[in-house]
Amino acid sequence: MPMSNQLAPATAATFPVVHDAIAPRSWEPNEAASLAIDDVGLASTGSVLHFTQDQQVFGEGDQAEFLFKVASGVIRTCRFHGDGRRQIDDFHIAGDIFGLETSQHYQVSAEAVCDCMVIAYRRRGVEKRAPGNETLSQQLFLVALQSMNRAREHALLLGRRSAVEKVASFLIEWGQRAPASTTVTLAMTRQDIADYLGLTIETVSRTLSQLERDGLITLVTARRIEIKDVQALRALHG
Amino acid sequence: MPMSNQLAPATAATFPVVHDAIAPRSWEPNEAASLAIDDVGLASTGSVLHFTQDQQVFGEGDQAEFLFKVASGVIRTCRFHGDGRRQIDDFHIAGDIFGLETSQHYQVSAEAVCDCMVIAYRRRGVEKRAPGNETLSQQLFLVALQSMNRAREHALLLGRRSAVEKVASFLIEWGQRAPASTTVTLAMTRQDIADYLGLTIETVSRTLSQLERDGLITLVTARRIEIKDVQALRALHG
DNA sequence: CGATTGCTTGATACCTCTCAACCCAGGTGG
DNA sequence: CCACCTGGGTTGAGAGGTATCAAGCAATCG
Repeated sequence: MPMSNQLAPATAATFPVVHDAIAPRSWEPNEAASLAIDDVGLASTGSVLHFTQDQQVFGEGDQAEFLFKVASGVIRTCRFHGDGRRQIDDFHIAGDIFGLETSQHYQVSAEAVCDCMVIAYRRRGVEKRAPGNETLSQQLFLVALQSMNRAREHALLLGRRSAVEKVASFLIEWGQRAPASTTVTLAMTRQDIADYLGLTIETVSRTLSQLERDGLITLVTARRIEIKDVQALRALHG
Repeated sequence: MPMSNQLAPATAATFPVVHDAIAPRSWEPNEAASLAIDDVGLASTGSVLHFTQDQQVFGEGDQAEFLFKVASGVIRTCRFHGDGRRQIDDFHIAGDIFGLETSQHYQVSAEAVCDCMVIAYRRRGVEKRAPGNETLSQQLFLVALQSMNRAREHALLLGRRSAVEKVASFLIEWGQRAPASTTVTLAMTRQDIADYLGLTIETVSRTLSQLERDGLITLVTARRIEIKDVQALRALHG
């Protein structure tokens, strides 16, 4: 567990506080801030950690000692199947909380999609302070509800039949998260996208090419996609 | 909205209270009770409603005025797409809470899979009483987390590639919910199952037949399935 | 009984997976 | 500077699985 390496020298509450200054709600370092959930309840006790690309934050089955918030970068939560296949549960960007669990153990693994800063909060500490702290309780409740919503939307997305619908939905969704212009910049590889959508890497690639041929998007580079026809894309998503 | 019809004459807090006596945690009327979440915080203010098969409890987009708990029967939450396709988000059995939302509007519709009794709680009332009521707050928090878990598991299930895996997973999961013997009794139609798994009705039927030919299950009737080889089924479930 | 509804089964088309080759950009080292 | 290597991405051909269309069966109900 790479995490313990980093937490050992840096115990909770020793790191500088991270209030709203922490990060823009985007994985790109230069976006404007708009935190969905403010930091009043949590931020005063977190320790800041750094993870490099593909480094694991925690593994499925580990003791769920911490709660995390993304400060910058993108974290993916996922699960691995016996045959080596991977299923990505969600992508988390700055401001998102992950690692919230009912059980004592994490039900998914968490890994850095790119270089990341995350803030770790001791779960015990949070749980101890939650009763009586209305702000914190409400905040956690909201986080849980939002996680529920996201998981639900993901399930409904995966239920869609065709690859085009899935890929279009993904572009729309990811485009909304980083509220840039019409140009979407992907933080993740095709493999990540495929594992998120329940497709293969080749199908994702082919579908993107197809969307480009149809004039809905332009593949500026592999990771930069310009959306030419939002309407049509939304129609597919619809 | 059929609900308002029923709530109009029966305003909140007029109905008899429903404590733990309400229902066994199973959609079958004769199962043993084992509520995952106790009722202390909620039950004192709910009104009991009845819904017949396929009747709508609420629709996507409706004002989310109420919070519901299943007393008996099975409720499905789902969403409809433009082309008429339906995607089922979840099945809710006795003891389950549904209709919890971040937004002011329901994000999915809710319908009765079979004849159902549900308890409706005014959302405003709950929200008013939650601060300061530790039991109720924690309860709601737990419900949100459990909903998140279920949605996540559903997403991971839908990410699985093959129809066999999906159907096997569904059988295992549903079998666990009604903790009967090795015989699983389905409350829902093949269409419901198909819309939950992102498959067609024919594929579900064929897959079940295949599982029977392979000796993993026996189709006693269309709705009663005996599990002959749990191990093998779990292996498919992955 | 005929009609309806839910379910099963069959034949075929289509879409996605699989396997494979190839391309391209970036990094390394001679 | 260029050859080489590597990892990520694209593209092609064929196989396989699921959707689609269609027919038939069983149970239920007026």
